[in-house]
Amino acid sequence: MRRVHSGGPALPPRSATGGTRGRILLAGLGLFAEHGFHGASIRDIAAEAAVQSASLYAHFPSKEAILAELVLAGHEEHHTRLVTALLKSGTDPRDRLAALVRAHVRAHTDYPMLAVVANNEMHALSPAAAAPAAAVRRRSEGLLAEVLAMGCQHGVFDLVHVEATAAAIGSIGIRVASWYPAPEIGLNPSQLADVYASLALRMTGARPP
Amino acid sequence: MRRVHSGGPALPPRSATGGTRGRILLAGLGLFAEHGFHGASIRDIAAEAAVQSASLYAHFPSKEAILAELVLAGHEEHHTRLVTALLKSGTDPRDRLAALVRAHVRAHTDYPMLAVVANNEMHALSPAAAAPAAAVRRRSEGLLAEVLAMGCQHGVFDLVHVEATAAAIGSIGIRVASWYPAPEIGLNPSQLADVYASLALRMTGARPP
DNA sequence: GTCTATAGGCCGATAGAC
DNA sequence: GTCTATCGGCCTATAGAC
Repeated sequence: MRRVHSGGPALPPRSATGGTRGRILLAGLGLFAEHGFHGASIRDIAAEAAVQSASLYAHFPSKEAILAELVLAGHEEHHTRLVTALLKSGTDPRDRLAALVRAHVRAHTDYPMLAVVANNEMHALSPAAAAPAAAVRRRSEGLLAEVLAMGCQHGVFDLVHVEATAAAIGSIGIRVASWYPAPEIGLNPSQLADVYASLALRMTGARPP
Repeated sequence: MRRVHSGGPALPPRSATGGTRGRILLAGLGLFAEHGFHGASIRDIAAEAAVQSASLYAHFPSKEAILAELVLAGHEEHHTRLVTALLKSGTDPRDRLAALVRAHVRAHTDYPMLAVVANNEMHALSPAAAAPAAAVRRRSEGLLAEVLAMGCQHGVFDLVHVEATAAAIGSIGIRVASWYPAPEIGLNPSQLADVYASLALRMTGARPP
């Protein structure tokens, strides 16, 4: 039962550092995504990165530090995409919500392994190691909450329940990393993002523009 | 970063066998939910069940067998609830979808640890050990697909995209196990199930009854 | 920065007494 | 069915040469 249906491990340009350090991060990403933090050993990562296990410690102080960097990178890439999408969108809450959901979905289709590690393996970090990513996550959740609040305030959204709707919209995107691409879905990432943006708008009871 | 926000580990009556074997299952459930399969050791489980680690092997042939039983129990409890909900509902696809989503959500609010283990730790099983649960999962997915197809056929649903909508409806429920109950959500399990049923109906573009 | 070698400990699982 | 004791192996991390 594979956890991610995509090809190989990939890091966004901002985090793809290259060199041995980059190979270690990519190896950790692939192995943590597939087997989980505790299911992948230092020796596994070293073998995948084509170095000896002792050499890892010239680049990271511990196995946990490799995971912490991946988890933070995943949260930051996601958050940056959300912010960029909002900056490019207009003032209509419907447009802003659609832009947010599209960016949310695309982060998960474009870097599914990073998303799986960031979401499913964060629990393996100590509270201190998880704190930076947790802070980014709270800011991302705040972006969605703000758009929903604005839409209610302006009377263009008719929410059944604010927090539950926010949780639902977040959930549909997060799960994308675990199932996309499905065999017969017949949607490329951009099309899936559009479909999910439509579903999110329907969930908000958005008035027709 | 806790993976489940609820209280202690709990098994549904059909799986709560009692005795030492039952204590081992409950201990495994709590520890696998919190730390993952590879993050919980045989000795951890034994200590939690108040036996010596060697005694586990009088009840299960391996650590993997403990996980396999939990994963199957989670899938079966979930599937049984879906089937029961459909049996109790009428023929209107809107009623059937609402019943299905309510049951889906309640399975995740009532046994969040079991749901987290079944969804997030199944990947640690060998294909052979995961097969029974995977078969149950496919049948559950089929129930949702059938209700959506029926709704389209009768013209009461107007789906943006069938498979993507099914994935989205499944996703909102699955994630519930990981965040519910949130601090300020202000919804009991039954109320959350109702809200999510409304959101699912909105996603389908259901005609008003 | 990469290597060989290894420390010190925990892992899953088994043997055999009771 | 539960225990004590232990096997053989893999774990993370470090020491020290180059």
